Amino acid sequence: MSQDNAATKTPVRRNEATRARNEQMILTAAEHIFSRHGYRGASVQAIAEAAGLPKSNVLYYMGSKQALYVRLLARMMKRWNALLDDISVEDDPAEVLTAYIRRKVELSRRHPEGSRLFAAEILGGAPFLQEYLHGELREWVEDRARVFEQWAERGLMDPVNPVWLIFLIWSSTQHYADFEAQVLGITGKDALDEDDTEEITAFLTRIVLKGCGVREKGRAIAVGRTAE
Amino acid sequence: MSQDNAATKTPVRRNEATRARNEQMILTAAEHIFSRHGYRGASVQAIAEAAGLPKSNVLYYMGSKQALYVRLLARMMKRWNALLDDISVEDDPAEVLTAYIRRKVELSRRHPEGSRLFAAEILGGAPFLQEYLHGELREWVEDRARVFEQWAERGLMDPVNPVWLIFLIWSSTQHYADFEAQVLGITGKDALDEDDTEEITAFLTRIVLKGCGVREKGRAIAVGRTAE
DNA sequence: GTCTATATCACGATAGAC
DNA sequence: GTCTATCGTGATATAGAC
Repeated sequence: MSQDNAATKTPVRRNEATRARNEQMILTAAEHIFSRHGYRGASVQAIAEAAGLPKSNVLYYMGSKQALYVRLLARMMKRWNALLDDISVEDDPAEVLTAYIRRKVELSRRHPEGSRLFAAEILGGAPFLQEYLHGELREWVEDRARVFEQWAERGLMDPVNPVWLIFLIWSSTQHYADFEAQVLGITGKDALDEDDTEEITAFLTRIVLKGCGVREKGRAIAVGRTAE
Repeated sequence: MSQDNAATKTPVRRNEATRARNEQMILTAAEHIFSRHGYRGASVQAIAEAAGLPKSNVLYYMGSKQALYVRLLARMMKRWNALLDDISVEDDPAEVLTAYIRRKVELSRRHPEGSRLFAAEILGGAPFLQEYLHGELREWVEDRARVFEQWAERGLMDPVNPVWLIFLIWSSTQHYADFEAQVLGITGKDALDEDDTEEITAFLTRIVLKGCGVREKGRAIAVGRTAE
Protein backbone atom coordinates (compact mmCIF):
# COMPACT_ATOMS: atom_id res chain seq x y z
CA MET A 1 0.00 0.00 0.00
CA SER A 2 2.95 2.38 0.64
CA GLN A 3 6.18 0.92 -0.66
CA ASP A 4 7.40 4.03 -2.50
CA ASN A 5 8.79 5.79 0.57
CA ALA A 6 12.32 4.94 -0.54
CA ALA A 7 12.07 7.54 -3.29
CA THR A 8 11.58 10.43 -0.86
CA LYS A 9 14.48 11.23 1.50
CA THR A 10 12.55 13.32 4.05
CA PRO A 11 9.87 11.84 6.31
CA VAL A 12 7.18 14.28 5.05
CA ARG A 13 4.84 13.34 7.87
CA ARG A 14 2.42 16.12 7.18
CA ASN A 15 2.00 15.05 3.57
CA GLU A 16 1.44 11.49 4.56
CA ALA A 17 -1.45 12.61 6.71
CA THR A 18 -2.81 14.67 3.82
CA ARG A 19 -2.53 11.72 1.51
CA ALA A 20 -4.28 9.41 3.94
CA ARG A 21 -7.08 11.91 4.43
CA ASN A 22 -7.51 12.59 0.73
CA GLU A 23 -7.49 8.90 -0.12
CA GLN A 24 -10.22 8.32 2.43
CA MET A 25 -12.30 11.13 0.96
CA ILE A 26 -11.86 9.69 -2.52
CA LEU A 27 -12.75 6.15 -1.48
CA THR A 28 -15.92 7.31 0.23
CA ALA A 29 -16.95 9.49 -2.69
CA ALA A 30 -16.11 6.79 -5.24
CA GLU A 31 -18.15 4.16 -3.41
CA HIS A 32 -21.07 6.56 -3.51
CA ILE A 33 -20.79 7.31 -7.23
CA PHE A 34 -19.91 3.80 -8.44
CA SER A 35 -22.76 2.28 -6.44
CA ARG A 36 -25.26 4.59 -8.09
CA HIS A 37 -24.11 4.36 -11.70
CA GLY A 38 -21.95 1.26 -12.02
CA TYR A 39 -18.43 1.17 -13.37
CA ARG A 40 -19.03 2.65 -16.81
CA GLY A 41 -21.71 5.06 -15.73
CA ALA A 42 -19.54 6.66 -13.07
CA SER A 43 -17.17 9.44 -14.11
CA VAL A 44 -13.94 10.42 -12.40
CA GLN A 45 -15.18 13.99 -12.60
CA ALA A 46 -18.25 13.15 -10.53
CA ILE A 47 -16.14 11.29 -7.97
CA ALA A 48 -13.75 14.22 -7.72
CA GLU A 49 -16.59 16.66 -7.14
CA ALA A 50 -18.09 14.46 -4.46
CA ALA A 51 -14.68 14.27 -2.78
CA GLY A 52 -14.10 18.03 -3.12
CA LEU A 53 -10.89 17.57 -5.07
CA PRO A 54 -9.74 18.33 -8.60
CA LYS A 55 -10.29 15.50 -11.03
CA SER A 56 -6.57 15.05 -11.65
CA ASN A 57 -5.92 14.45 -7.97
CA VAL A 58 -8.23 11.48 -7.97
CA LEU A 59 -6.22 9.93 -10.79
CA TYR A 60 -2.97 10.96 -9.16
CA TYR A 61 -3.87 9.24 -5.89
CA MET A 62 -5.56 6.18 -7.36
CA GLY A 63 -3.68 5.67 -10.60
CA SER A 64 -6.69 5.04 -12.78
CA LYS A 65 -10.44 4.73 -12.68
CA GLN A 66 -10.16 0.96 -12.88
CA ALA A 67 -7.61 0.71 -10.05
CA LEU A 68 -9.91 2.77 -7.84
CA TYR A 69 -12.88 0.56 -8.68
CA VAL A 70 -10.98 -2.67 -8.04
CA ARG A 71 -9.73 -1.31 -4.74
CA LEU A 72 -13.29 -0.58 -3.64
CA LEU A 73 -14.44 -4.05 -4.64
CA ALA A 74 -11.56 -5.60 -2.70
CA ARG A 75 -12.42 -3.52 0.36
CA MET A 76 -16.01 -4.75 0.23
CA MET A 77 -14.95 -8.38 -0.20
CA LYS A 78 -12.74 -7.97 2.84
CA ARG A 79 -15.59 -6.65 5.00
CA TRP A 80 -17.69 -9.49 3.68
CA ASN A 81 -15.13 -12.16 4.52
CA ALA A 82 -14.64 -10.74 8.00
CA LEU A 83 -18.01 -12.08 9.13
CA LEU A 84 -17.64 -15.50 7.58
CA ASP A 85 -15.91 -17.44 10.29
CA ASP A 86 -15.59 -21.20 10.24
CA ILE A 87 -18.38 -23.46 11.33
CA SER A 88 -18.41 -27.17 12.13
CA VAL A 89 -20.96 -29.94 12.55
CA GLU A 90 -20.56 -29.60 16.29
CA ASP A 91 -21.98 -26.07 16.27
CA ASP A 92 -25.64 -25.41 16.92
CA PRO A 93 -27.52 -24.70 13.66
CA ALA A 94 -29.91 -22.21 15.26
CA GLU A 95 -27.07 -20.22 16.78
CA VAL A 96 -24.97 -20.21 13.62
CA LEU A 97 -27.82 -19.19 11.32
CA THR A 98 -29.16 -16.58 13.73
CA ALA A 99 -25.74 -14.98 14.13
CA TYR A 100 -25.06 -15.06 10.40
CA ILE A 101 -28.36 -13.43 9.44
CA ARG A 102 -27.84 -10.75 12.06
CA ARG A 103 -24.33 -9.99 10.85
CA LYS A 104 -25.41 -9.86 7.23
CA VAL A 105 -28.18 -7.39 8.00
CA GLU A 106 -25.80 -5.29 10.08
CA LEU A 107 -23.18 -5.24 7.35
CA SER A 108 -25.75 -4.17 4.78
CA ARG A 109 -26.86 -1.45 7.14
CA ARG A 110 -23.32 -0.26 7.83
CA HIS A 111 -22.21 -0.31 4.22
CA PRO A 112 -25.23 0.00 1.93
CA GLU A 113 -23.21 1.64 -0.81
CA GLY A 114 -20.59 -1.08 -0.71
CA SER A 115 -23.39 -3.61 -1.00
CA ARG A 116 -24.83 -1.79 -4.01
CA LEU A 117 -21.39 -1.48 -5.58
CA PHE A 118 -21.03 -5.25 -5.34
CA ALA A 119 -24.57 -5.75 -6.64
CA ALA A 120 -23.94 -3.55 -9.66
CA GLU A 121 -20.77 -5.50 -10.43
CA ILE A 122 -22.71 -8.79 -10.37
CA LEU A 123 -25.61 -7.35 -12.36
CA GLY A 124 -23.16 -6.41 -15.09
CA GLY A 125 -21.90 -9.98 -15.30
CA ALA A 126 -19.15 -9.64 -12.67
CA PRO A 127 -16.36 -8.75 -15.14
CA PHE A 128 -13.91 -7.98 -12.31
CA LEU A 129 -15.03 -10.73 -9.93
CA GLN A 130 -15.19 -13.87 -12.08
CA GLU A 131 -12.15 -15.36 -10.40
CA TYR A 132 -13.40 -14.62 -6.89
CA LEU A 133 -16.83 -16.10 -7.54
CA HIS A 134 -15.53 -19.29 -9.16
CA GLY A 135 -12.75 -19.71 -6.61
CA GLU A 136 -12.67 -18.38 -3.08
CA LEU A 137 -16.39 -17.77 -2.69
CA ARG A 138 -17.39 -21.05 -4.30
CA GLU A 139 -15.20 -22.97 -1.86
CA TRP A 140 -16.62 -21.06 1.06
CA VAL A 141 -20.15 -22.00 -0.01
CA GLU A 142 -19.23 -25.64 -0.53
CA ASP A 143 -17.74 -25.83 2.96
CA ARG A 144 -20.88 -24.44 4.62
CA ALA A 145 -23.10 -26.58 2.39
CA ARG A 146 -21.37 -29.71 3.64
CA VAL A 147 -21.99 -28.71 7.26
CA PHE A 148 -25.67 -27.97 6.56
CA GLU A 149 -26.02 -31.42 5.02
CA GLN A 150 -24.45 -33.04 8.05
CA TRP A 151 -26.82 -31.15 10.31
CA ALA A 152 -29.70 -32.49 8.25
CA GLU A 153 -28.33 -36.06 8.53
CA ARG A 154 -28.24 -35.66 12.28
CA GLY A 155 -31.85 -34.54 12.24
CA LEU A 156 -31.03 -31.02 13.43
CA MET A 157 -32.74 -29.42 10.43
CA ASP A 158 -34.70 -30.40 7.31
CA PRO A 159 -32.71 -31.76 4.35
CA VAL A 160 -32.99 -28.63 2.22
CA ASN A 161 -30.58 -27.80 -0.58
CA PRO A 162 -27.91 -25.87 1.35
CA VAL A 163 -26.82 -23.72 -1.59
CA TRP A 164 -30.35 -22.42 -2.17
CA LEU A 165 -30.51 -21.72 1.56
CA ILE A 166 -27.35 -19.62 1.44
CA PHE A 167 -28.69 -17.71 -1.57
CA LEU A 168 -31.94 -17.13 0.31
CA ILE A 169 -30.08 -15.59 3.24
CA TRP A 170 -27.91 -13.46 1.00
CA SER A 171 -30.73 -12.14 -1.16
CA SER A 172 -33.19 -11.45 1.63
CA THR A 173 -30.68 -9.62 3.83
CA GLN A 174 -29.01 -7.58 1.09
CA HIS A 175 -32.37 -6.56 -0.31
CA TYR A 176 -32.73 -3.78 2.26
CA ALA A 177 -29.49 -2.18 1.12
CA ASP A 178 -29.59 -2.91 -2.61
CA PHE A 179 -33.27 -2.09 -3.14
CA GLU A 180 -33.36 0.65 -0.54
CA ALA A 181 -35.07 3.05 -2.94
CA GLN A 182 -37.90 0.57 -3.41
CA VAL A 183 -38.17 -0.27 0.27
CA LEU A 184 -38.40 3.40 1.21
CA GLY A 185 -40.86 4.16 -1.57
CA ILE A 186 -43.21 1.39 -0.52
CA THR A 187 -42.97 1.90 3.22
CA GLY A 188 -43.18 5.67 2.79
CA LYS A 189 -40.25 6.20 5.15
CA ASP A 190 -37.24 8.46 4.79
CA ALA A 191 -34.94 5.79 6.18
CA LEU A 192 -35.10 2.54 8.09
CA ASP A 193 -34.25 3.08 11.76
CA GLU A 194 -32.74 0.64 14.21
CA ASP A 195 -36.12 -0.67 15.31
CA ASP A 196 -36.99 -1.55 11.73
CA THR A 197 -33.67 -3.30 11.35
CA GLU A 198 -34.26 -5.29 14.52
CA GLU A 199 -37.70 -6.29 13.33
CA ILE A 200 -36.42 -7.34 9.92
CA THR A 201 -33.62 -9.38 11.46
CA ALA A 202 -36.09 -11.13 13.75
CA PHE A 203 -38.48 -11.76 10.86
CA LEU A 204 -35.85 -13.24 8.56
CA THR A 205 -34.35 -15.35 11.34
CA ARG A 206 -37.71 -16.70 12.25
CA ILE A 207 -38.70 -17.60 8.68
CA VAL A 208 -35.38 -19.28 7.92
CA LEU A 209 -35.18 -21.27 11.15
CA LYS A 210 -38.80 -22.33 11.13
CA GLY A 211 -38.82 -22.82 7.36
CA CYS A 212 -35.82 -25.15 7.53
CA GLY A 213 -37.14 -26.94 10.58
CA VAL A 214 -34.11 -26.04 12.66
CA ARG A 215 -34.31 -27.61 16.10
CA GLU A 216 -33.00 -25.50 18.94
CA LYS A 217 -30.49 -27.50 20.92
CA GLY A 218 -32.17 -30.73 19.90
CA ARG A 219 -35.71 -29.69 20.85
CA ALA A 220 -38.47 -29.59 18.26
CA ILE A 221 -39.41 -25.98 17.62
CA ALA A 222 -42.75 -24.61 18.68
CA VAL A 223 -45.27 -24.40 15.89
CA GLY A 224 -48.71 -22.92 15.45
CA ARG A 225 -50.33 -19.68 16.45
CA THR A 226 -48.55 -19.65 19.78
CA ALA A 227 -45.10 -19.64 18.17
CA GLU A 228 -42.94 -16.54 18.72
CA MET B 1 -47.26 4.04 -30.78
CA SER B 2 -48.04 4.88 -34.46
CA GLN B 3 -50.02 8.08 -34.75
CA ASP B 4 -47.91 9.69 -37.48
CA ASN B 5 -49.47 7.70 -40.34
CA ALA B 6 -51.43 10.77 -41.34
CA ALA B 7 -48.26 12.33 -42.71
CA THR B 8 -47.73 9.58 -45.30
CA LYS B 9 -50.34 9.19 -48.02
CA THR B 10 -49.44 5.69 -49.17
CA PRO B 11 -49.96 2.62 -46.97
CA VAL B 12 -46.25 1.64 -47.07
CA ARG B 13 -46.96 -1.75 -45.58
CA ARG B 14 -43.50 -3.08 -46.26
CA ASN B 15 -41.86 -0.26 -44.37
CA GLU B 16 -44.19 -0.76 -41.45
CA ALA B 17 -42.99 -4.32 -41.22
CA THR B 18 -39.39 -3.16 -41.40
CA ARG B 19 -40.01 -0.64 -38.67
CA ALA B 20 -41.67 -3.19 -36.43
CA ARG B 21 -38.82 -5.62 -36.93
CA ASN B 22 -36.13 -3.01 -36.35
CA GLU B 23 -37.85 -1.70 -33.24
CA GLN B 24 -37.97 -5.20 -31.85
CA MET B 25 -34.26 -5.69 -32.56
CA ILE B 26 -33.46 -2.41 -30.84
CA LEU B 27 -35.58 -3.16 -27.78
CA THR B 28 -33.95 -6.56 -27.32
CA ALA B 29 -30.47 -5.16 -27.77
CA ALA B 30 -31.15 -2.19 -25.50
CA GLU B 31 -32.49 -4.38 -22.71
CA HIS B 32 -29.29 -6.38 -22.95
CA ILE B 33 -26.96 -3.38 -22.83
CA PHE B 34 -28.88 -1.31 -20.24
CA SER B 35 -29.17 -4.30 -17.92
CA ARG B 36 -25.41 -4.80 -17.98
CA HIS B 37 -24.24 -1.21 -17.59
CA GLY B 38 -27.15 0.82 -16.25
CA TYR B 39 -28.56 3.95 -17.83
CA ARG B 40 -25.44 6.09 -17.85
CA GLY B 41 -23.04 3.27 -18.52
CA ALA B 42 -24.88 2.12 -21.63
CA SER B 43 -24.08 3.85 -24.91
CA VAL B 44 -26.37 4.19 -27.90
CA GLN B 45 -23.43 3.04 -29.99
CA ALA B 46 -23.23 -0.25 -28.10
CA ILE B 47 -26.99 -0.77 -28.41
CA ALA B 48 -26.84 -0.08 -32.14
CA GLU B 49 -24.02 -2.58 -32.61
CA ALA B 50 -25.91 -5.23 -30.66
CA ALA B 51 -28.95 -4.57 -32.84
CA GLY B 52 -26.89 -4.58 -36.04
CA LEU B 53 -27.98 -1.09 -37.02
CA PRO B 54 -26.27 2.28 -37.41
CA LYS B 55 -26.31 4.39 -34.29
CA SER B 56 -28.45 7.08 -35.90
CA ASN B 57 -31.20 4.60 -36.67
CA VAL B 58 -31.57 3.74 -33.02
CA LEU B 59 -32.12 7.41 -32.22
CA TYR B 60 -34.34 7.81 -35.26
CA TYR B 61 -36.62 4.96 -34.15
CA MET B 62 -36.60 5.68 -30.45
CA GLY B 63 -36.25 9.45 -30.33
CA SER B 64 -33.62 9.56 -27.62
CA LYS B 65 -31.61 7.38 -25.28
CA GLN B 66 -33.89 8.34 -22.40
CA ALA B 67 -37.10 7.58 -24.30
CA LEU B 68 -35.75 4.14 -25.17
CA TYR B 69 -34.82 3.48 -21.55
CA VAL B 70 -38.18 4.59 -20.20
CA ARG B 71 -39.96 2.45 -22.77
CA LEU B 72 -38.01 -0.60 -21.59
CA LEU B 73 -38.80 0.14 -17.96
CA ALA B 74 -42.49 0.50 -18.77
CA ARG B 75 -42.47 -2.79 -20.66
CA MET B 76 -40.96 -4.54 -17.65
CA MET B 77 -43.46 -2.97 -15.25
CA LYS B 78 -46.24 -4.20 -17.52
CA ARG B 79 -44.95 -7.80 -17.47
CA TRP B 80 -44.63 -7.46 -13.73
CA ASN B 81 -48.17 -6.20 -13.21
CA ALA B 82 -49.57 -8.94 -15.42
CA LEU B 83 -48.97 -11.53 -12.73
CA LEU B 84 -50.31 -9.50 -9.85
CA ASP B 85 -53.97 -10.37 -9.87
CA ASP B 86 -56.29 -9.49 -7.02
CA ILE B 87 -56.54 -11.58 -3.91
CA SER B 88 -59.11 -11.61 -1.12
CA VAL B 89 -59.42 -12.95 2.40
CA GLU B 90 -61.52 -15.78 1.07
CA ASP B 91 -58.63 -17.18 -0.95
CA ASP B 92 -56.42 -19.92 0.39
CA PRO B 93 -53.07 -18.51 1.62
CA ALA B 94 -51.10 -21.59 0.59
CA GLU B 95 -52.50 -21.51 -2.94
CA VAL B 96 -51.98 -17.78 -3.39
CA LEU B 97 -48.41 -17.76 -2.07
CA THR B 98 -47.44 -20.90 -3.99
CA ALA B 99 -48.79 -19.52 -7.25
CA TYR B 100 -47.18 -16.14 -6.70
CA ILE B 101 -43.72 -17.55 -5.95
CA ARG B 102 -43.95 -19.81 -8.99
CA ARG B 103 -44.94 -16.93 -11.27
CA LYS B 104 -42.20 -14.68 -9.93
CA VAL B 105 -39.54 -17.33 -10.55
CA GLU B 106 -40.91 -17.97 -14.03
CA LEU B 107 -40.94 -14.29 -14.90
CA SER B 108 -37.35 -13.90 -13.71
CA ARG B 109 -36.43 -16.88 -15.82
CA ARG B 110 -38.24 -15.61 -18.91
CA HIS B 111 -36.91 -12.06 -18.65
CA PRO B 112 -33.67 -12.04 -16.69
CA GLU B 113 -32.39 -8.95 -18.48
CA GLY B 114 -35.59 -7.07 -17.79
CA SER B 115 -35.22 -8.01 -14.15
CA ARG B 116 -31.64 -6.75 -14.10
CA LEU B 117 -32.65 -3.56 -15.90
CA PHE B 118 -35.17 -2.90 -13.14
CA ALA B 119 -32.63 -3.81 -10.48
CA ALA B 120 -30.05 -1.41 -11.88
CA GLU B 121 -32.65 1.35 -11.90
CA ILE B 122 -33.43 0.74 -8.22
CA LEU B 123 -29.75 0.43 -7.30
CA GLY B 124 -29.17 3.87 -8.77
CA GLY B 125 -31.88 5.37 -6.57
CA ALA B 126 -34.78 4.79 -8.99
CA PRO B 127 -34.58 8.22 -10.68
CA PHE B 128 -37.16 7.23 -13.30
CA LEU B 129 -39.40 5.14 -11.03
CA GLN B 130 -39.92 7.31 -7.95
CA GLU B 131 -43.53 7.97 -8.83
CA TYR B 132 -44.31 4.33 -9.54
CA LEU B 133 -42.74 3.12 -6.29
CA HIS B 134 -44.46 5.69 -4.10
CA GLY B 135 -47.79 5.35 -5.89
CA GLU B 136 -49.03 2.35 -7.82
CA LEU B 137 -46.66 -0.22 -6.33
CA ARG B 138 -47.08 1.03 -2.79
CA GLU B 139 -50.85 0.69 -3.03
CA TRP B 140 -50.51 -2.80 -4.44
CA VAL B 141 -48.34 -3.81 -1.49
CA GLU B 142 -50.70 -2.25 1.03
CA ASP B 143 -53.65 -4.14 -0.45
CA ARG B 144 -51.88 -7.50 -0.20
CA ALA B 145 -50.55 -6.65 3.25
CA ARG B 146 -54.09 -6.12 4.51
CA VAL B 147 -55.16 -9.53 3.24
CA PHE B 148 -52.14 -11.21 4.84
CA GLU B 149 -53.05 -9.61 8.14
CA GLN B 150 -56.62 -10.85 7.88
CA TRP B 151 -55.35 -14.35 7.17
CA ALA B 152 -53.27 -14.13 10.31
CA GLU B 153 -56.29 -12.97 12.33
CA ARG B 154 -58.21 -15.98 11.09
CA GLY B 155 -55.38 -18.23 12.19
CA LEU B 156 -54.49 -19.29 8.65
CA MET B 157 -50.90 -18.14 9.04
CA ASP B 158 -48.55 -16.62 11.63
CA PRO B 159 -48.88 -12.87 12.29
CA VAL B 160 -45.74 -11.87 10.43
CA ASN B 161 -45.14 -8.39 9.05
CA PRO B 162 -46.70 -8.71 5.60
CA VAL B 163 -44.46 -6.11 3.96
CA TRP B 164 -41.29 -7.89 5.02
CA LEU B 165 -42.85 -11.08 3.69
CA ILE B 166 -43.45 -9.53 0.28
CA PHE B 167 -39.88 -8.21 0.20
CA LEU B 168 -38.65 -11.69 1.09
CA ILE B 169 -40.51 -13.23 -1.84
CA TRP B 170 -39.33 -10.53 -4.23
CA SER B 171 -35.69 -10.67 -3.22
CA SER B 172 -35.36 -14.43 -3.05
CA THR B 173 -37.03 -15.05 -6.42
CA GLN B 174 -35.33 -12.26 -8.34
CA HIS B 175 -31.96 -13.26 -6.96
CA TYR B 176 -31.55 -15.98 -9.57
CA ALA B 177 -31.94 -13.47 -12.40
CA ASP B 178 -30.23 -10.44 -10.89
CA PHE B 179 -27.26 -12.27 -9.36
CA GLU B 180 -27.07 -14.87 -12.11
CA ALA B 181 -23.32 -14.34 -12.52
CA GLN B 182 -22.80 -15.17 -8.85
CA VAL B 183 -25.17 -18.14 -8.89
CA LEU B 184 -23.44 -19.65 -11.92
CA GLY B 185 -19.98 -18.97 -10.51
CA ILE B 186 -20.76 -20.69 -7.23
CA THR B 187 -22.68 -23.63 -8.64
CA GLY B 188 -20.14 -24.03 -11.43
CA LYS B 189 -22.89 -24.34 -14.03
CA ASP B 190 -23.19 -22.68 -17.43
CA ALA B 191 -26.87 -22.02 -16.90
CA LEU B 192 -29.73 -23.08 -14.66
CA ASP B 193 -31.97 -25.61 -16.41
CA GLU B 194 -35.64 -26.30 -15.87
CA ASP B 195 -34.98 -28.89 -13.19
CA ASP B 196 -32.96 -26.37 -11.18
CA THR B 197 -35.77 -23.84 -11.54
CA GLU B 198 -38.33 -26.38 -10.36
CA GLU B 199 -36.18 -27.25 -7.37
CA ILE B 200 -35.65 -23.61 -6.46
CA THR B 201 -39.36 -22.88 -6.74
CA ALA B 202 -40.17 -25.83 -4.50
CA PHE B 203 -37.51 -24.80 -2.00
CA LEU B 204 -38.65 -21.19 -1.75
CA THR B 205 -42.31 -22.18 -1.54
CA ARG B 206 -41.55 -24.64 1.21
CA ILE B 207 -39.52 -22.20 3.29
CA VAL B 208 -42.05 -19.39 2.97
CA LEU B 209 -45.12 -21.52 3.71
CA LYS B 210 -43.55 -23.41 6.56
CA GLY B 211 -41.73 -20.33 7.85
CA CYS B 212 -44.96 -18.33 8.00
CA GLY B 213 -46.89 -21.24 9.46
CA VAL B 214 -49.35 -21.29 6.59
CA ARG B 215 -52.02 -23.91 7.15
CA GLU B 216 -53.15 -25.80 4.08
CA LYS B 217 -56.91 -25.58 3.86
CA GLY B 218 -57.22 -25.13 7.57
CA ARG B 219 -55.03 -28.08 8.55
CA ALA B 220 -51.92 -27.58 10.66
CA ILE B 221 -48.87 -28.24 8.52
CA ALA B 222 -46.65 -31.23 9.13
CA VAL B 223 -43.52 -30.43 11.03
CA GLY B 224 -40.36 -32.27 11.95
CA ARG B 225 -38.02 -34.61 10.15
CA THR B 226 -40.88 -36.30 8.33
CA ALA B 227 -42.01 -33.07 6.71
CA GLU B 228 -41.85 -32.89 2.89
C1' DG C 1 3.59 16.41 -3.88
C1' DT C 2 -0.08 19.06 -5.96
C1' DC C 3 -2.75 21.06 -9.54
C1' DT C 4 -3.49 23.50 -14.21
C1' DA C 5 -3.73 22.87 -18.94
C1' DT C 6 -4.33 20.00 -22.56
C1' DA C 7 -4.27 15.78 -25.69
C1' DT C 8 -7.20 12.29 -27.46
C1' DC C 9 -11.27 10.01 -27.95
C1' DA C 10 -16.23 8.59 -27.42
C1' DC C 11 -20.59 10.41 -26.19
C1' DG C 12 -25.72 11.86 -27.56
C1' DA C 13 -27.93 14.23 -30.91
C1' DT C 14 -28.96 16.39 -35.48
C1' DA C 15 -28.75 18.32 -40.26
C1' DG C 16 -28.98 17.09 -44.71
C1' DA C 17 -27.85 13.81 -48.65
C1' DC C 18 -30.01 9.97 -50.81
C1' DG D 1 -37.72 6.30 -44.56
C1' DT D 2 -32.80 5.50 -44.12
C1' DC D 3 -28.06 6.59 -43.40
C1' DT D 4 -23.65 9.57 -43.64
C1' DA D 5 -21.23 13.33 -41.81
C1' DT D 6 -20.62 16.25 -38.20
C1' DC D 7 -21.53 19.26 -34.18
C1' DG D 8 -20.70 20.33 -29.33
C1' DT D 9 -19.79 18.17 -25.03
C1' DG D 10 -17.69 15.50 -21.63
C1' DA D 11 -14.90 11.32 -20.97
C1' DT D 12 -9.99 9.29 -19.24
C1' DA D 13 -5.52 10.22 -18.92
C1' DT D 14 -1.09 12.80 -18.95
C1' DA D 15 2.58 16.43 -19.47
C1' DG D 16 4.51 19.95 -17.24
C1' DA D 17 4.21 24.28 -14.25
C1' DC D 18 4.44 25.34 -9.45
